[in-house]
Amino acid sequence: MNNFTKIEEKWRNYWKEHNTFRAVNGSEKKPYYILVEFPYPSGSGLHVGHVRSYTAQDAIARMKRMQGYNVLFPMGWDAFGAPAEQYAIKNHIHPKDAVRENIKTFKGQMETLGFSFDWDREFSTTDPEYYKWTQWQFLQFYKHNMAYKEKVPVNWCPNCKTVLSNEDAAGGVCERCGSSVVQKEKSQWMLRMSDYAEDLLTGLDDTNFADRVKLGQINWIGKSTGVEVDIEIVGGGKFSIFTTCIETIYGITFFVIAPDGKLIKELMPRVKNKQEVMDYIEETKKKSNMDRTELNKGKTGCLVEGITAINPVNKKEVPIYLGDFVLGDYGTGAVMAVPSHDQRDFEYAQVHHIPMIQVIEGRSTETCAFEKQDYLNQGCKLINSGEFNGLTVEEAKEKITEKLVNEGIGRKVNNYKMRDWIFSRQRFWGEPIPMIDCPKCGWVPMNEEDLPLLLPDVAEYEPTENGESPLANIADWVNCKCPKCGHDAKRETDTMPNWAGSSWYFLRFMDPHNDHEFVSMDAMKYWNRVDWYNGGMEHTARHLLYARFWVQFLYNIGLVPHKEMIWTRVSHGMILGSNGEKMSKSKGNVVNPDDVVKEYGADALRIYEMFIGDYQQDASWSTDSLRGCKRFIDKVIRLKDKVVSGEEYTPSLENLIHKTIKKVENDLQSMAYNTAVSSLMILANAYEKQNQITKEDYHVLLTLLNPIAPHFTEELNEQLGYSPICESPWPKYDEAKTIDQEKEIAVQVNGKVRSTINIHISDEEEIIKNKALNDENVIRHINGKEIVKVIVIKGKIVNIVVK
RNA sequence: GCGGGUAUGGCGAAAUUGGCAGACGCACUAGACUUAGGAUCUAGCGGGGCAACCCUUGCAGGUUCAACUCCUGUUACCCGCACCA
Repeated sequence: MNNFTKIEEKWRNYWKEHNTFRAVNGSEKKPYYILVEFPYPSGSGLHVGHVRSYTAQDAIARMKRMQGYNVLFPMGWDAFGAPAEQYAIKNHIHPKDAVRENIKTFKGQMETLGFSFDWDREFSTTDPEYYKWTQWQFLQFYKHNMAYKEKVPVNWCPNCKTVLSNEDAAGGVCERCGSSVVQKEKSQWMLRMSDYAEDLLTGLDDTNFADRVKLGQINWIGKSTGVEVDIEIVGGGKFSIFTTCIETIYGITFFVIAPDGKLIKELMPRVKNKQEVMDYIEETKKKSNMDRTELNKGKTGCLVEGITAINPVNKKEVPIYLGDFVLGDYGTGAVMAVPSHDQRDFEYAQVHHIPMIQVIEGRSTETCAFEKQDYLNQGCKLINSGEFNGLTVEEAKEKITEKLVNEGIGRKVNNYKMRDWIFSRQRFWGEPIPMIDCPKCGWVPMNEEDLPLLLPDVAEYEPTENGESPLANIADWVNCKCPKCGHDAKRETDTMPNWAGSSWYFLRFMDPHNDHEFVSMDAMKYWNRVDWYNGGMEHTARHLLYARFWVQFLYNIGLVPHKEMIWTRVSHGMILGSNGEKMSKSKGNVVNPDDVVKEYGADALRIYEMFIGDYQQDASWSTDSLRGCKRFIDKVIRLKDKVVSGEEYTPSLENLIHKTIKKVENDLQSMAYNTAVSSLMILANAYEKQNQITKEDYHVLLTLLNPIAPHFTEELNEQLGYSPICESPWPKYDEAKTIDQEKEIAVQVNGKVRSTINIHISDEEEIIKNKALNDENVIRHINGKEIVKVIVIKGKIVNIVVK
């Protein structure tokens, strides 16, 4: 056994025995809540990428504790999901057993790495004591009319036999198995997330998320502002279109409606070319099965014969087309087409030989379509637009909208790309949705006191052929009584998506053992909110949006104290393999943290991952660099031989020590972990040059390094006779002592460095100037030239401008 | 197509936010101590030049006494969204 292995174990035991990292609800100390995304405990164990973010947050947690905060730094398990289910099906065991094993592995690895989690608050989303409350919250959504069941075309993976969210089916490919996704109509539980689009947007102002995180949220919500206009159909009836470019309305030469929308179904009896239209609708359904990118090339569609509509501004009769570039579930499912000023409309018009009318001055039809955005800025004027001719685009936007609104056929509206959340999964290993289908009463929610609705304890189940959840085959479980009328009824067999449990786990950590509330209001008021949430870039869009939606809903029904419960969100870069590619078994570039700990120790791995580079940037693994960090540890250990008694800093080191305290403190707070480590290396190098250092010199180095490398620093600190660092205060720096009394600054002539001079902090500008002008090298460069200007930036630089 | 990010020695990266570019570490070279070195120590380490100096932060301009940093344009790579009206 390595020496460091024993030492690391010793201190882990110490922390455990002394409950060093226990967070106390209601403590007098100031609360500080640091959160890392709880992992999905996969079979392959902890990834070195986990180690990066956990160490980063651990370092902050440890420093904050020393600074006197009551730190909540919890850990748990997001353990529902497909891999555990697949594994269980294959091995004929219950997924909870597979999960239990994996959690054990993960927890063991985390403990070995010395993360200061408060394990008393640990839970898994799969614990009935936890998912009881996930189910309870679903019932609140239902009771507030935020959950509904609807037949929707959904992404269907024929291989996994399950419905996928848009997010999981990105690019028309199943995220899990990679087979191509097809469209299928299915009755699904939905959450009315689109009602919250605006709130999710404005709520960002109450957060301190990193800009790129905010942008991710904004893009996902996808707001666009425009006008909805009612369009009369010749011979009766009407429909609406949505446009963000109302100023081009005089340029309409056709309308396009979605083949998958409701409108075409309504119009069907009046359609003359029924067969052609039906064929196109069918074709569209099949199309979404195929690779999308291939389809994006041509603008397909067909004329809807026998039906025309009226352009509301000039009363022109205009044909209606079907086109799959119009989506049934966005906007109104119908668009006005202005081929002269919109690229898609232009392409469609070309394919179907439809005329174009130019309504914005100064552009040929073709170019304008591709330069839609710039005409706004260039003050282009309208033409061919009746009473609006001569107005700028901006003016026309306003006036035309006003006219339509006044006539009662136009409305200013916002549209959002974000849709309602499809909340059903046809899977076994998820939270059962606590709803009962009664032949008399319809859908009836379970009584809250009957929760949790447990998953059945069976190890044998298969997905059904028709895509129902495996639960549908378990008659004992499905058949029940209606809670309202007592009639025989059936349970909902769909389960919740993975995102459900992770949408509120950070609240539960505030009060994890509460068995009569999901979290007490007192606990939430004490902890206030998550001060600092760290996770992967891949979760900054979806997971964060779901979690914020969930919290906003809870806020609106009075169950949480703030509309936003997460203050700062940061995302770390990935750890890539040494070849610069994502680590994967197939590429053979996976680094197992256990191996590294065994050979170099947890402290070396932790220092290395903090030193590896910009925290928010991806970084490639390098074992050579890791060795360098191990060497740094050895160097710090050797420094102990230089220690002599003394409760003061060595005077010649004092300045550097104060600077280093300031630097490490600021760097940890701003995620500049790499420079925190390097400043400690600089300090250690300075110590090494001394013949001797005081106990206090050494003590402060160990303390500053402790948040990143907690084990060996505690050991050396103990050998020195100090009480444990984890129970000691964070060192204080004296601002005055961080300032250099003497400094070497550069002297430039015409912007080029020609020499350096030594100045004292008290030197006045005149003195510095004279020192510079009298410098030998400087004289050589200014000799015989006229001095135009001398710029003295105190403490930084002198620049002499000569002609 | 839209949005975001990145670009600095052989490599990972720093740069007090406009003030000596390359801190710190890795790799490498030479030397010391060694039976030995994946240990330690000393020195060197962007390019050119004997030197004085010159060139150098993807590329091209601009602002400034001074630009890795600000502005304009441009290229390459990475990531997200993608027919969103």
